[in-house]
Amino acid sequence: MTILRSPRLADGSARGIPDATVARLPVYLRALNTLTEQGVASCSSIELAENAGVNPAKLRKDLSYLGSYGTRGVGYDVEYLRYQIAREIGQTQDWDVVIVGIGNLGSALSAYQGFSTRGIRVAALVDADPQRVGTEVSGLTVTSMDDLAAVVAERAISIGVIATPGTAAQEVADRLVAAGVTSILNFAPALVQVPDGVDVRKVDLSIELQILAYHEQRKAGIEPKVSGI
Amino acid sequence: MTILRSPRLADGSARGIPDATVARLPVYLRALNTLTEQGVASCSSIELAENAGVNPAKLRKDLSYLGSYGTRGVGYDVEYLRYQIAREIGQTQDWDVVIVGIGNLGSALSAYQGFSTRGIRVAALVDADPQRVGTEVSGLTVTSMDDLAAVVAERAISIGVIATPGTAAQEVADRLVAAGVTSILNFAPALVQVPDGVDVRKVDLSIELQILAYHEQRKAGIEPKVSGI
DNA sequence: AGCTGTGAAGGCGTTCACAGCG
DNA sequence: CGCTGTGAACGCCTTCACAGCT
Repeated sequence: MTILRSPRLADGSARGIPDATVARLPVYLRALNTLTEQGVASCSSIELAENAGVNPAKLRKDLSYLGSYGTRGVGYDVEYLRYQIAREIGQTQDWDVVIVGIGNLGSALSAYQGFSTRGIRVAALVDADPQRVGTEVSGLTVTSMDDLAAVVAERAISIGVIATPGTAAQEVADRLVAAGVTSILNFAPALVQVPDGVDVRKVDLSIELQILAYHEQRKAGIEPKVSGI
Repeated sequence: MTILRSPRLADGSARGIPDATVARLPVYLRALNTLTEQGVASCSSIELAENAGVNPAKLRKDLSYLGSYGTRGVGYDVEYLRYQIAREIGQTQDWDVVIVGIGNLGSALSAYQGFSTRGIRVAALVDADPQRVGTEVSGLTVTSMDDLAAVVAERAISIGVIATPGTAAQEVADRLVAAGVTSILNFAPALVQVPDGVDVRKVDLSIELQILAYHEQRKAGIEPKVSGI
């Protein structure tokens, strides 16, 4: 969302990867890790695509935005490709994130096992409720909202996660941005407005289920044939 | 994902709404609820689009797939439009869902406040761990994996949520499908294979943060100007 | 011979701009 | 006159099909 365009610059360097491709690179990374665990050292685009759940042509096109890391007639070296993708998406370093709103969801996120192996480190937990401040969650002490800016500055955090109720989301987003955060993952069921230069991604748990419910309704409604005539 | 194509049939009935539109209908519903709370009875596509965070033209095109529920020169009746969208996405009834995997994330989901007002009812909690079976979480007693089929049948559940570790995801998906579930929301960091006719949506917490990290890296790399001469 | 990397084609989704109606 | 509803243009993404290496 936002961000420049231009897949492939004149000088040939692969800057400006399409959004759709960026969203799949972590999937490929996971598939490569799976192959490594299985002791596979080399694979074709077909094998890798199967593991990632995508079309092989799409996989090759995606990888072509990064460069030519395969060998024609052979395939891809699993470890080499894994490193190249990891480098491209910035996973050679760990990214510190701050979670704001340590209710059920915030607590679950702070304990989520999947982050550490994906270059994400939950570095700070923040909550507005004085009752929660000072308590320990997943080995971290919950900090007050008043100390948000200090925490963000101290640990040079650039990514914030909003796990508050919807009503607090905009206020939290404003304070995150004021503190210097430039990327936000928003779990709150509310739209947040941010200045240019700040990225927001939204995960809405209800909406995902509502979309499934729509398809369920359609499946159920095929025999009745209500429409027509 | 999957599902037929064909926005607008020959007989004029608005069957076959594009996926992209379906994904936004719940957003519009939420925006309409917000307007109702503010005492707004009627609104233009511009106002509603602002509340939903989309382009007004896109909003009107989306709504046009449902029918003509606005008044030219005036706008939309908030309550009327709300009802029409709710009916279209099947939110006039409540949908029972079963959550499998009652760890931190599953527990958080079972307690999530946002579901009930969006036509989603968490009807059953299932876990494979004998230690967890029988315990009470968010007012529900955790059921054994062995009783999954019985629970699904008894409550006529068609939507399942996977909140297990990645290693268990495929096994859980298989058993959900065998039990009669035809829509799955998968939070596990793993690809699950399902037969035709079953819908799967995937929410990957790590991947969302990895995408943000990629953009952060790019922002950070703008001054250094590594590429180009 | 085999598989990658990629131009070209096709399909969706978004946005524009205005006809049509209240 | 104003705002909806929508054909048409545009652009992004996907998929095909094959040229190009190994």
